[in-house]
Amino acid sequence: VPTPPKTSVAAIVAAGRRILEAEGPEALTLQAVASAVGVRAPSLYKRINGRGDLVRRIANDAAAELGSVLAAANRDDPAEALRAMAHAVRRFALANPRAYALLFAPLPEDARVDEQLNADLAATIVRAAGGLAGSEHALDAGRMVVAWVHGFMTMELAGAFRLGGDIDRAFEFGVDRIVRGLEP
Amino acid sequence: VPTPPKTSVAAIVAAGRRILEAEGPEALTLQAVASAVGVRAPSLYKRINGRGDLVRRIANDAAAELGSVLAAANRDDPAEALRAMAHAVRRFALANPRAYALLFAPLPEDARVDEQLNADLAATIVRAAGGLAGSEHALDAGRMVVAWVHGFMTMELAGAFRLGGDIDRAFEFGVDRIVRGLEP
DNA sequence: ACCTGAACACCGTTCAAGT
DNA sequence: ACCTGAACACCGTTCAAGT
Repeated sequence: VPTPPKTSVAAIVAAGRRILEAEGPEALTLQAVASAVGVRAPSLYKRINGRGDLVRRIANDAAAELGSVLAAANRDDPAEALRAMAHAVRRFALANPRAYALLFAPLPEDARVDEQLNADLAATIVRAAGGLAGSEHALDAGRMVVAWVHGFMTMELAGAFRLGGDIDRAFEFGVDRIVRGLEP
Repeated sequence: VPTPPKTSVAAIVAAGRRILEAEGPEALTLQAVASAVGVRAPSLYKRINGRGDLVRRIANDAAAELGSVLAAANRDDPAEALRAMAHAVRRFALANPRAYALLFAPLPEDARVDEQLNADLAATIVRAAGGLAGSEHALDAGRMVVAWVHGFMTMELAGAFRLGGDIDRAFEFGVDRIVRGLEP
């Protein structure tokens, strides 16, 4: 006797992301997710391939969201585009710290962010960076910007800036000097 | 009847770090560590306060090592010092990827790197950065350098640079442009 | 003083049985 | 076709009992 589904992949991923953000990665258990969507843990295996697969899907979900945030921050002027995108990443990371931490995490293969999503995300930045530094340096320049923003956010989210000072201003300083360093 | 110890904190931490580096964080179980030092898992609790405490001690061990590596890379000329330290961090991270990933990880409180170790590590870099950018910008400049190096290494270790190109040259480019951006 | 086996709670995962 | 309880392997952790 066929039965109608009680839940869906989308509901599972949304519940997982909510739990991850609210209670941290240790609390992201299949039992917690199952209970949030109204089934028992074994039933989740009808839609996802275990915990690793769930984590990957959550990371993809966040990457897609960050992708549209970045696209919206794009500008005609390359320096303005880089500034706006840096701030957009920071805002996203502060609003979604646990999901953000998943984006470039050294996760097992089956938990990795989708290749295509990653490439799309990178392309927007590389184009702006190339506009500023010259197209022959587009890739290197894009990597420099992304590495700095990501490193800054990783450290800010981890509470690793422990020598006092104004973090907002440190970020502004960084944006200024990255742009300056990239100019030809 | 008193009995002589079969192991020590140092042996436990060393074994843990070896297992972490060789087999990854999931393989870093108390049973594996216990077996490596020749006791049973419950005996570890005589010397360490559980898994979280072990992870913290491994992170501290790596932080202390990175600290002396950085101190050895110091130079009189600030720009040369920053270049040498950036390369020293990269060499350390490539040689100790899993331990490096622990250094600024958003870990639970009890797994955090020792405050003092972190401060020592930061001070050397902040001094060199101040020498280059001017002492009024020392902290901001130090944070910019550390954020970039750490972000770059996080991404390199995670395999997040997936658009081809020469990673060594991307790192050199970054060092050059960071130094340029910091000059007054 | 240190070490151990046994036990407990809690995971992820599999699977036969139910509807 | 989907869901479930029961079971399994494997964790971290506690503790009474041994030497």
